[in-house]
Amino acid sequence: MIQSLIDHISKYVPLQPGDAELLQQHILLQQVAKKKKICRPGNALIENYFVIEGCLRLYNRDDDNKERTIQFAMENWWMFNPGSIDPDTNSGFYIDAIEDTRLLVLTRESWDLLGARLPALEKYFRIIFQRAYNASLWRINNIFCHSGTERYHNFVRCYPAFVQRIPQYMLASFLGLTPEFISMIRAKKV
Amino acid sequence: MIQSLIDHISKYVPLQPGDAELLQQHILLQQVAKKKKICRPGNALIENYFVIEGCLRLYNRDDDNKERTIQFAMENWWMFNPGSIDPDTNSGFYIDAIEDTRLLVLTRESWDLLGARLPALEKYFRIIFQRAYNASLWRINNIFCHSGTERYHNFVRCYPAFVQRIPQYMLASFLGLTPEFISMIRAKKV
DNA sequence: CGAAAATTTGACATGACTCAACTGGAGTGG
DNA sequence: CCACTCCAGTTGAGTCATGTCAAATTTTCG
Repeated sequence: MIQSLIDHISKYVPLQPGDAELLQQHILLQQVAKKKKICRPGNALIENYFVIEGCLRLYNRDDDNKERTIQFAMENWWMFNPGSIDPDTNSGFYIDAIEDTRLLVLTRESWDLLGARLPALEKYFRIIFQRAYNASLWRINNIFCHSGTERYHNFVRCYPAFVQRIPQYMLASFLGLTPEFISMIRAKKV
Repeated sequence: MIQSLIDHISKYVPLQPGDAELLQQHILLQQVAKKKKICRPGNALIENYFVIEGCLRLYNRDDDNKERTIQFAMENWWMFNPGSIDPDTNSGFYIDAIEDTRLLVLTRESWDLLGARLPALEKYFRIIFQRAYNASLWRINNIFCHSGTERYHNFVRCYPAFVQRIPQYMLASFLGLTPEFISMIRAKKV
């Protein structure tokens, strides 16, 4: 239901009557099965996703071809694909579904169109990106100020519900650790 | 000169005649001497800074009271203060000048006022924050995919000019390393 | 010129990784 | 519905990248 998104937007900016319909016309509901990828590096098309139900993850692969999870998105979170650093290379990220997921798709074209017709939406996304940026600065701070063991315990304390839903090995790479090491932490040997 | 900012904005969104004057009325030019702090944790007032000339850094202190540099801003970069996670605590960041710096100050009030009168500005900041957020995701990716030695060499390769301007110990904490270790890398012992 | 700050050097310590083997559970096909 | 496979998680031994601490040296700046 697009209503979750309308509610989310309304928390940050006022919407006019008719805006909801406009949004509805340009945003697609999509169903993604667990483990299915919805985009991969080099994808020319940049889309953004709003999770209605389920869970997405953003990741890529290091030199050793191991997956590195960069971000999760659960219900009522946006997942933005940062795309490539260098448009010429095939650099970029994968996004896949950790669970069966229902999401809203905002394509680049719809984005441009909606932004032009609905100035409040620019403000909404300005706020969303500002918060996301702030959060990522805090996250970087957290990475450098705390040991792996501390980061794991903090995560468990702050997001106990997530820990249930996310496989250990994904959480490990999200925290910059190995699955083996998390295993050790949980066994209280650290 | 506010002209640098006007030029920067114009790269992303079209400005109307008169907009420049409006901006000028609500944005302050400020001079900050090297090593002077312009804000610190718990500062109620949130301002944002556009660097005309010089260099700013955003940092805070870890449990051991050591400085951890989170971000730099050079000419034509915005420095945004992420503020506190929890408004009740005194958590938050310091910003100071690495060099004598001339900057433009955009206060919270001016921001609100300008955003309302100048919709193009919301779009401009949406784009700026989006890019900043994307960059920070790449940075997190970089932290986890590469060793400290690699991160140092990459930084030197990508931003040789910055390395001249930034003291080693600040670069060290920006890269999540100790000054001693960078010293060792430079001595080619690693 | 002198004091304080930044950088370097080296000895030593350790958090987290690697690799390999083992265990358990979930999905799948016959 | 069982047996098999495969993937996730665990355990342990050994290793290494990077940190810590302390002292020496160089640079900065009043």
